[in-house]
Amino acid sequence: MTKLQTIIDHAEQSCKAHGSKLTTKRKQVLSGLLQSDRAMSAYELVDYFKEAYGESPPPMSVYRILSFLQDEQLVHKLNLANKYIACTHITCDHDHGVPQFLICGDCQRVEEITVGKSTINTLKRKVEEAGFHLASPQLEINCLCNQCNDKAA
Amino acid sequence: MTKLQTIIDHAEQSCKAHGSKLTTKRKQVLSGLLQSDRAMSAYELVDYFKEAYGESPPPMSVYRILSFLQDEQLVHKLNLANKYIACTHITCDHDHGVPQFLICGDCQRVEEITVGKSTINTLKRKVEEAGFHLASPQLEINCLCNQCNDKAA
DNA sequence: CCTAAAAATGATATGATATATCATAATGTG
DNA sequence: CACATTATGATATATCATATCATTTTTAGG
Repeated sequence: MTKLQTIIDHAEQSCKAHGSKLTTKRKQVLSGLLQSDRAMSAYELVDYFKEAYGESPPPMSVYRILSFLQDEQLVHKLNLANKYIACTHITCDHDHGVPQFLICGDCQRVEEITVGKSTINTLKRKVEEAGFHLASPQLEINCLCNQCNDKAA
Repeated sequence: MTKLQTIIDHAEQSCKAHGSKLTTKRKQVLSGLLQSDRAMSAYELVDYFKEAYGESPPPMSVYRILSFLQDEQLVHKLNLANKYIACTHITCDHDHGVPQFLICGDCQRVEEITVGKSTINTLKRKVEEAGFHLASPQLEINCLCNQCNDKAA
């Protein structure tokens, strides 16, 4: 069984545990994101569908499926890029801290880093003091990757 | 002279120092953002124009002006909300650390907090290690304000 | 001053992202 | 099987943004 299949199976079990179903279409969208090395827009996923399965679902369906996958915490939306990625924690089981996303503002490449809990807690405390709640400790950080940075110089 | 006028004058001097001009239209857009208590979209600024001055510039003009104001560091785009705010540092001269934006994902209200340099430096170091450069230490943090949080509960 | 270049703005078209709404198909349950 | 629920399709439209060319305004040089 491929690694991809293992992840999909795992995701399916997770859905079942929540009383929801990972349908074929939903698996296909999740697969697309898992196989991609970068974040994808909803419309890129429509194109992926056409290439991979020879059918073009209406964008609305893809948005609905993405929304479902986000509810199931299988997919994360990168608001800075208006793109979507498979949640990394579904690819490995051990706890590895809270991921932060570095998004290159130029080429849109996404990297993940993990920063210490103390840093996140400091941030969180400040946020609470201001009368807000962190929606997610997964920060999206607007960056330039070294490659694009060098090109700009 | 009103506080608003003082800020506009200050901004105008700042532009002059860079060899650029804060034209009437640009002043009007900046005023709109300064007078607003929340972030505004480009199209909201078009509406503001109609209300305040009885004319509707094409959205393209507003985008161009926003782009100019961003280059002059007078305006900041909140990518999380696809909206624009006047840079706070133009309203006061003293150094007050690096601002972070808390954006309520529900009502879109924006608050600013300042976190310590050490926290930011930790983050920055992690980012460099991953081969990226922080485009701006002004994080946009996806939150819920207490009001919306209570409503959801 | 007048004119040519440069800068700013207007006008139009279109692309990209996203949601609302109603219709149809698939699935589960008594 | 019949009905309710869930999932997906189809269509229209809202929202955010940029490309491109035309026109107006400003600025310098003669």
